Amino acid sequence: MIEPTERQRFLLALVVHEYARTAAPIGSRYLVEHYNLGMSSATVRNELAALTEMGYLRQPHTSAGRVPTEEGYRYFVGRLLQETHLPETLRHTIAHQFYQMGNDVDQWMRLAASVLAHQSRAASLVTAPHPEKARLKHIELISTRGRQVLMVLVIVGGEVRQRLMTLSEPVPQDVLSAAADSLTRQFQEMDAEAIRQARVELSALERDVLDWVVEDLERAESRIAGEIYLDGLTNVLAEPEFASSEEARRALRVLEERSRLQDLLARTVLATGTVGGVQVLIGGEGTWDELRQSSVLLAQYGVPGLAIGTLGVLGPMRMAYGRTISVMRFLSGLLSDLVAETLAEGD
Amino acid sequence: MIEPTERQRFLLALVVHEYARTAAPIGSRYLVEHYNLGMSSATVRNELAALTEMGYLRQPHTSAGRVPTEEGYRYFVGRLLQETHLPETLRHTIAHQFYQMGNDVDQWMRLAASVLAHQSRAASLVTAPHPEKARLKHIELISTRGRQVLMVLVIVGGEVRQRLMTLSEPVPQDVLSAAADSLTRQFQEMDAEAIRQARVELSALERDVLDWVVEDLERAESRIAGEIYLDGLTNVLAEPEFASSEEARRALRVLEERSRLQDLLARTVLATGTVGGVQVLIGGEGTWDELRQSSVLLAQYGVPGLAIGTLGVLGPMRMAYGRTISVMRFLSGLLSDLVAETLAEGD
DNA sequence: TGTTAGCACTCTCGAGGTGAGAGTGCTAAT
DNA sequence: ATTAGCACTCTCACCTCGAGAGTGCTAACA
Repeated sequence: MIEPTERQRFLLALVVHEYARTAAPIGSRYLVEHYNLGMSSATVRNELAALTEMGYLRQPHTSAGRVPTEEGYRYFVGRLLQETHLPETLRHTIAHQFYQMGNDVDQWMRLAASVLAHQSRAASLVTAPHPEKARLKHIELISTRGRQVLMVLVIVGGEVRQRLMTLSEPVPQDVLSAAADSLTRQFQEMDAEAIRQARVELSALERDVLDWVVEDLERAESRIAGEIYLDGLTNVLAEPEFASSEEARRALRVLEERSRLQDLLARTVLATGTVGGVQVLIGGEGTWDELRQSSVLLAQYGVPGLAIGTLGVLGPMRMAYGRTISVMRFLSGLLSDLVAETLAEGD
Repeated sequence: MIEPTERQRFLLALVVHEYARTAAPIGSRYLVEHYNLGMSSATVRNELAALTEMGYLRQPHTSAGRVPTEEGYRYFVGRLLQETHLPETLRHTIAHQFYQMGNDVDQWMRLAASVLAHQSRAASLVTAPHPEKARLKHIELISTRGRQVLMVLVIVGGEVRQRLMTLSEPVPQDVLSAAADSLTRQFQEMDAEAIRQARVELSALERDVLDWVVEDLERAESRIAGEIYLDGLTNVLAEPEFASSEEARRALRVLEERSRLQDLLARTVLATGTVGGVQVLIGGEGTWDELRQSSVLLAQYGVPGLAIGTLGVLGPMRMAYGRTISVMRFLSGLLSDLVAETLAEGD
């Protein structure tokens, strides 16, 4: 792909920016009238024609203004984008809200999704911090009624899993507690595999419980993300490109259907275009047909090796990349700090 | 409001049914041609005119067919609706899926939302079973790092709440366990109020923990519902009345915004129109402007006094009420059984 | 008295036509 | 290399208009 000249890059950025604002094709005259370009519309026309030739812009029809192509956006995001600086007051307000919230992960996630949706004016997604390797922290067994036992499993990193199991016969609470204690002591800090290999003398009850524990740990590991929080879905419905509702439907289905979401999240690691830790998928990148009109930004947060989560934004392809990326980086940092402080204090 | 004749009722039901199917105004000729009515279109015309006069039908414009009014729907739902019988095989399949899922409440909720969305072809909502009165079942304290302690609180009924707290100084795990045990023994089966009144000799640590426990129990009680599961949001985008996307936006916002949702759920008890335990809110009932074009069905499930949850469906006003209500009643029964079996076995 | 055939009337909806306006590419002059 | 000027193209909003659907009314009929 041919490299545009300095002036062409400038104009490309201008078109991207204006198109994001107005959602209408941008013409040469419009640019000259709204910016002090120091050149005439004819010159701009020539440059726009060149950019169109190169594949960065296109015309919806012969006599319309220009609109960025996917390639145009990629070039813009990869080379031209300059980070928007978030006002200090905004950073402050947001951080304050998080710290005011105490130590409730659930609330953090909800807040993060909300902030992200508002600031980007698009649909947002946040996954709860999730351990890469699930190591046992604590087992608790609580007799509920009859043969039913509630098993509470705490994983290193703070995730709590619960499960109701039915034993073959009733077991008194003190026996359950003793079993839980014993298992906790023996297998603390171990992951599923280690537990499975470390064969130790166990009672029938303990063996049963341990099977459940291993299964649960494995399940925790196999999940690609923790709980998923969505917000701002209706934001994308407000965008003109999704007015047809059919396009909106396709795009939002990606967020609603678990399997497709997993698919998308899996992509977080295999970067296509990365800007300061934020991955930018433009127009579905040829893989996701439902996202032909949309862009998805993904970023990770957390402490590698301990627990990581994902931030995501889904919006129209003409979204405000600069601002959104800034917000995502800021939030990612903030959440990483929170995770670090909460889970690793005293390490 | 004037009472329609038998024949008028029949025709009203027909119009409601056909309009739900086709989403297009229903004319007299159409009815005569598609049903063996034993009367001519002129007669039907007269009757439709009468129903229009009474306020049960309306014409979008002078020369269009008839469409049910809100009043028409209310009359239909309240007096004319006959329950659709769900095929035995379908009931079986659904029940089977639930029982196959083991004892995982999270999965049940997800499945319930999914089934409800699919069967009603609308947006569905399910809240997790939630105790009316939060009574303590079990406390567990787990030292994580340094002064951080994870408190796991089990509420009678099976709900588990977790919370991270920071102590003023590090406390070894065995002391924490002892405190948790002691507190569990002393306050088991008591609710927040009882605990607050039952002043007992406590250590400083125990007192701190107990404060958190009380607060958490109160928080659990004050919430009007457990965790909320949504599904099928994109279903409503497919309906022609929401093609404009603006209407869709308004309606879906009700589900997205927590406060409005609470508002709506609070209505579950104060029935407006009830059909076999399913409440039907048509066109926002004058209270929710965003739902002017929509209907919302709500039903409760669970074991009163132990734990209850809510099922909900949001769809276009012309939704298939018969089928949706049947599905909701079936699901409500199923979930109630599951809750009863799971939480109250041996009672 | 209730039902029905017939008919004039009204209204929507889509097809087809038209003109203003926007934006272009090209050419020739600077 | 830049720019003014201009012919050209295409969309879009706005018409008109006729087909079609559905109505309400009237008069005949059982």
